[in-house]
Amino acid sequence: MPGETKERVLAVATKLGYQPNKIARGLITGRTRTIGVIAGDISSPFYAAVLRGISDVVEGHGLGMLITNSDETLDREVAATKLLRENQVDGLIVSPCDVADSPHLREAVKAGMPMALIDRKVRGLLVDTVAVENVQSSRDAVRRLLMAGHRRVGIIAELATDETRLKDFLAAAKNQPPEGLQLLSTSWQRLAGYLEAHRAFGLEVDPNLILAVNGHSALAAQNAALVALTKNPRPTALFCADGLMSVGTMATISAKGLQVPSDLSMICFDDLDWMTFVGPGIDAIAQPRRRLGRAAARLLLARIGEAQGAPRDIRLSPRMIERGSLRSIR
Amino acid sequence: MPGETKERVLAVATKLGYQPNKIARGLITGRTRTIGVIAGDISSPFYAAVLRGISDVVEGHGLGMLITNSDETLDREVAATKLLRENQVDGLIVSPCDVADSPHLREAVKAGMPMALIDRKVRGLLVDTVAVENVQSSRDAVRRLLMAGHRRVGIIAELATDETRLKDFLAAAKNQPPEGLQLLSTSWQRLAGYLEAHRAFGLEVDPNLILAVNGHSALAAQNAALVALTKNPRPTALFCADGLMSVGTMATISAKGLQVPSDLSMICFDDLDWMTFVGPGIDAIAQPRRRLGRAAARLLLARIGEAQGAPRDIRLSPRMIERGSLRSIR
DNA sequence: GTGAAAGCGCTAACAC
DNA sequence: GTGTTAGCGCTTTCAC
Repeated sequence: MPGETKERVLAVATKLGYQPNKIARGLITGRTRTIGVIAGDISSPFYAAVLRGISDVVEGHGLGMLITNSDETLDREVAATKLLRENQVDGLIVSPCDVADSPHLREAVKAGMPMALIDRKVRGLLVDTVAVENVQSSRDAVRRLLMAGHRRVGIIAELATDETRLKDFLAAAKNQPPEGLQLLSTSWQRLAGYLEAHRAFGLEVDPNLILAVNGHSALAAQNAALVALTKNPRPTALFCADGLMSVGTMATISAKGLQVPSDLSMICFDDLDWMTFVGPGIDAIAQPRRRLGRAAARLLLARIGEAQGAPRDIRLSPRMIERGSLRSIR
Repeated sequence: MPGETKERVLAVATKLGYQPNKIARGLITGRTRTIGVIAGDISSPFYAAVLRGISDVVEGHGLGMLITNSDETLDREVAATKLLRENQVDGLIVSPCDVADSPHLREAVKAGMPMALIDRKVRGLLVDTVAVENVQSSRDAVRRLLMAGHRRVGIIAELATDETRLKDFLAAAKNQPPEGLQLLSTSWQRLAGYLEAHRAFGLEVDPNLILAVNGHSALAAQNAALVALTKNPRPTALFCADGLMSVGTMATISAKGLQVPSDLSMICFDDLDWMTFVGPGIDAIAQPRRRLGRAAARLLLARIGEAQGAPRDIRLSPRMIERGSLRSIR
């Protein structure tokens, strides 16, 4: 009567609504199928989007995600590291609050904890690090506008510093991507993406359509947008290099009685992680922050060795009934 | 030689960077000191803020937080419930995707899982539920403006439906809070808060300053704000009933060449969970979403019985050395 | 295939 | 106090 026992066990299991205990499994396998994340502040648009990216791939693999906030303070980051290690997470994604040498992280790595860093490197920590792909994401965004047929695309970007620098930059970028992009501030990187998209289409860039806002405020952006929209011929689309630029630009668009997307298209590289798009023929969004999170998670899982895949079902035994362990919640 | 053994154990423990294994502890105590959260989408401003509130109190108690996204779909909510139960979380905070009878949640509760619901009740589930305190939060916000000395405070709110309803509502709210507020849509609840604040100060409300936008769009709000700002005398402060209203209002303010807070004060009940404040003498923010998360977490922890407090330190024994179990990561 | 036994790192209960 | 023991629910190994 071999099959009979099996059925009896199965019957009891389903009747009791049995759910396997991953905690117990983790004790013996040494893997919890849970990763830990130390974010600065979940409620900030940046981290919210990054976390979503992480959770996309983590949940996709059937793993869990333990999240903590550091509020960008070292104390809380140390406490979070401790909490997560005690919880035996299989890996750690950290958005470090400081680039200085961090003993708590170094020690975790030394102890064999797989780790990926977000947005910042930490001195002396040789682990995978991901940061926003400003150039590529901007290039993708502007490419969408060009593919939709736009030929006069304005860019509203901070681009602090003097006129000459902009001229030099445009000259340097005329035929190939300028060097040392990683060292530039974000708005310059995003301008580089804008230029690259045009180059890929074999299009000349009209310098008049490159609006250096010179100041990181919505009001300054508003003025820049006003200048852009009075050019002749008027740009048919705008690319805003960040969320604040976009707010100011929208104000101008409204004030002029224009409507997006009927009168002009607009794409914004924004902190909410929507390439707030807009315009006919433009159907996708880039989500650079979310992609950043996904990249970090993928790197981490690769290092953890997710190749092993999902664990197999647990093997039920008659003794589990005798010992009354077929229950999920105690 | 009793003390000697203890020291030897302690020495080995610190040398190896020993960290207790909460997973093993959880196996025997039956409590993991981790709660599970099922959010709709972490990256939305609403959930991001709510989650931060939850994490505030959860981390404050030294617990962990396992987060999942349901994307407001039943399938994913069911899967998330399963994942979290398998991980033996001590409690569940769910933002249910559907008010319809949900067997997976009902079953979890039946199995003894402590649960708190966010923003929506589920039919047949008798568990604590928290929702945004629209009336109270708006009242607080407007009170701040009144306390700062403002006597002409405009409100920009959707308030869909006809003129008569607004008149009736104002009449009904003249001397006491109108009844059945819970059944009203959010913008009406926020108007009620606005009125309550005025009542508490013994101030008459000028109906001219109540702008019913009639349409949930930034453009409609922009027009309403234009009307508000041309009233004579001009309002010295504005209360925007939601984030979109605020975007439209800001556009008008910019277009008129006004500046916040030098020319007028403004508070916005916004989705980013900042009562975006603004103006001299106004120094605090209300954070209704974050407070919602905190409330949910506190209710849940009370139900879990966090009164028991943090567990004591683990007791180290010589056998742990013999068996080589004094290590944190394997 | 099916059953039994050992043991993951800890706690609780009981010895001394 | 300090030391030992059993056992939480599972996986692994080995026996049948």
